[in-house]
Amino acid sequence: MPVTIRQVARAAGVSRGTVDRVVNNRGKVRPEVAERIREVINETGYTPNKAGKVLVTRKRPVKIGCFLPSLGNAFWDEVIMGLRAAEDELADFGLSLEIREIHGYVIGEHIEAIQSLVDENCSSLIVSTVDVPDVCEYINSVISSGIPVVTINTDLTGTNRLCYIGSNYLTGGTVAGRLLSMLSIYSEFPLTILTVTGSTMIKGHNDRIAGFLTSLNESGVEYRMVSVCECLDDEERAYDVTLDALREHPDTNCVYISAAGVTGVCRAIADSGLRRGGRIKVISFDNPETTRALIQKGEIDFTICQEPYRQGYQSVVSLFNYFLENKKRPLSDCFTEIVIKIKENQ
Amino acid sequence: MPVTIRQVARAAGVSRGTVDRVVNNRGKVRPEVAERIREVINETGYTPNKAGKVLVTRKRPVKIGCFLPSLGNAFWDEVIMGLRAAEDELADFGLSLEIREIHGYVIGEHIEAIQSLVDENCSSLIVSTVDVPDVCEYINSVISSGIPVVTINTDLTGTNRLCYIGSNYLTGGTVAGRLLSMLSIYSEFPLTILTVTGSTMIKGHNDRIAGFLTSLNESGVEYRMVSVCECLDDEERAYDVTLDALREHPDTNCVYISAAGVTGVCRAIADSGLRRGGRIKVISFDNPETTRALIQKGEIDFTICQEPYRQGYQSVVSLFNYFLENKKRPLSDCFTEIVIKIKENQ
DNA sequence: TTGAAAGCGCTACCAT
DNA sequence: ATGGTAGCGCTTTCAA
Repeated sequence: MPVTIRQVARAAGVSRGTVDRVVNNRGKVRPEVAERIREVINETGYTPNKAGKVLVTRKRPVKIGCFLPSLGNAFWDEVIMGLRAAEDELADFGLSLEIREIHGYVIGEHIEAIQSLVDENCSSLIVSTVDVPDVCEYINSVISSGIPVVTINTDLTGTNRLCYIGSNYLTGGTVAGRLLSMLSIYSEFPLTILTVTGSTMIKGHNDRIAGFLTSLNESGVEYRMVSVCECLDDEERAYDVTLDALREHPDTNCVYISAAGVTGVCRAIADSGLRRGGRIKVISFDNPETTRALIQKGEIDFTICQEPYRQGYQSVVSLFNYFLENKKRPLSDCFTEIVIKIKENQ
Repeated sequence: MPVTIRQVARAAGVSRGTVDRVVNNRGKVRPEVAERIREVINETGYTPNKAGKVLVTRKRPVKIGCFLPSLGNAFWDEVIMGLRAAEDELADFGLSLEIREIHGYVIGEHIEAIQSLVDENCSSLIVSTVDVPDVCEYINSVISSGIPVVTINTDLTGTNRLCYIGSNYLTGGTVAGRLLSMLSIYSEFPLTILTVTGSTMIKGHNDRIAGFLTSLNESGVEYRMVSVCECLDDEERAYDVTLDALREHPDTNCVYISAAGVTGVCRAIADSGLRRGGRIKVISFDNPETTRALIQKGEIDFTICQEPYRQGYQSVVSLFNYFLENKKRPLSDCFTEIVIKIKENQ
């Protein structure tokens, strides 16, 4: 039977209120009294019961704000499902979730949206935004003001965020490269690869390419990277750059898509008329409905995923527990698994 | 602001106690009064608050019993980590977990161990046991006595279990077959496959083989299955049967391990001296430490996993919520993902 | 600086 | 059959 605040109070010869002040560092306790209470707490191993806590703070529920650049990007659907599932599970324990979604990567808009969550008295934040100095500086100021922040899907380097929950992009690229080399081990021609990336400004995209190359080099498979084009995560642009590149390099037998624009790329491959019949291997990342359909049709060989549902679910649960445990246990980074999806395991 | 039992009572012109009786079907309420209360509940959308519930039932915490045939099988380590993580998270909300582990598959021992959990007043059970009539009948009698049961990892067909949380073995086999065929698409020799299974009595093992074959057939790759041997999940026996089979079929170029005994099989392959240098492909299931090491050494090409951690975590969380929500929302089966692991994404 | 008491939502118990 | 009340563990407020 776990020890309660009442037992601690009795043992220390004080009232529950005083113990509460010590436990939550509310001050106004004579040092020697505080010391005695702390001793009792250590001896008994007292930890405040979460259910009791939840009940009393019912009028000001723990409101977690969540910012995502998710509009117009189907990848985030599963993340949001995870967020909502956690909210659903914890609503009765005093959690409420405020999700702010925007389109694109205009820094000012990101900061503005995040600030609006702060203004609505969110007691903590879950954010996925661009890793640039302006944003990081802003985030650090938010953290300094007492609002803990968890980064999700994309980390913010050099901030004091509580933890990062998301994928290791470098490893994702490595897995893609290794699997490709396994698939090509008996192949007679050298791999001739076209890479379509989102932006060379985005670390995650670059990491995926770097890991991919490392892995190909290590495995000793013969390959040639004919071009790396940017599509800025735009389907139309993805179509155009892919088609141009394929016309310029008609010997291409593998297309590596390190970011969004997957549908555009696949359409371009089809329209190029090059080596149909499964000779052009296509590798992508993540698994929104559009990608899923392309895998089912055999237009993509495999896609590398990152547990988006768990990214959402986990971030909420972790942050909520962090609060309820008086911010005592620090949160550790959580790297979601690199999940290989083919037709059969979607 | 969610509606409380007090508000419902006031609106219906009765006391909280009466509302409680209606909500929890404790009887002793005049039908017309019950009807009026039910109306108010529907209008207001009242649901009992979980935190309040937890607090009052603190003296008789929800004790979940868990039975696993896990002794001596490293696969279960991660499942147990998941179970413990959930317990840790929910302990303050009144959850306690009683785990009973045994070695092997002697039916009487399974039933006895499960019964001991019932005897210790577990209010619900999580079990993984053998799917045979005797056990199913026993489980159904437990369920009839009011103790809900969740099956984990292995389902019990024809029981009234609340839900199954685990893998679809058939799909697992399908993924294995499909991936092998992708890997072998440029191969010059036909696949000559030796299958080492656990037991032809165990449905999961058979399903993995059936799915594997379906997949190979569909993909049109040329193959021959030279033999299917049983190792009864025993390393020594696995070594012996594999070595014998390889000697009898020295043209074998692929070994498919559908259950445990992985280490023994790999040792036999090495000792056979056949075609070393990566020519014998090895496919396994699950990813305990031993398998992990073999993948790192390149002795296994890939292994097909089933989210063991989540099997543990999810089963506890689901069952706990089921209780706290007055058993209202029925639980739906949860098929964990088929996760392909290669050297890079372990 | 400290204590006493009220109250969060719920259930259990006792009285009617 | 129904109502009233106490109490679960905690925080908050008011009084001392």
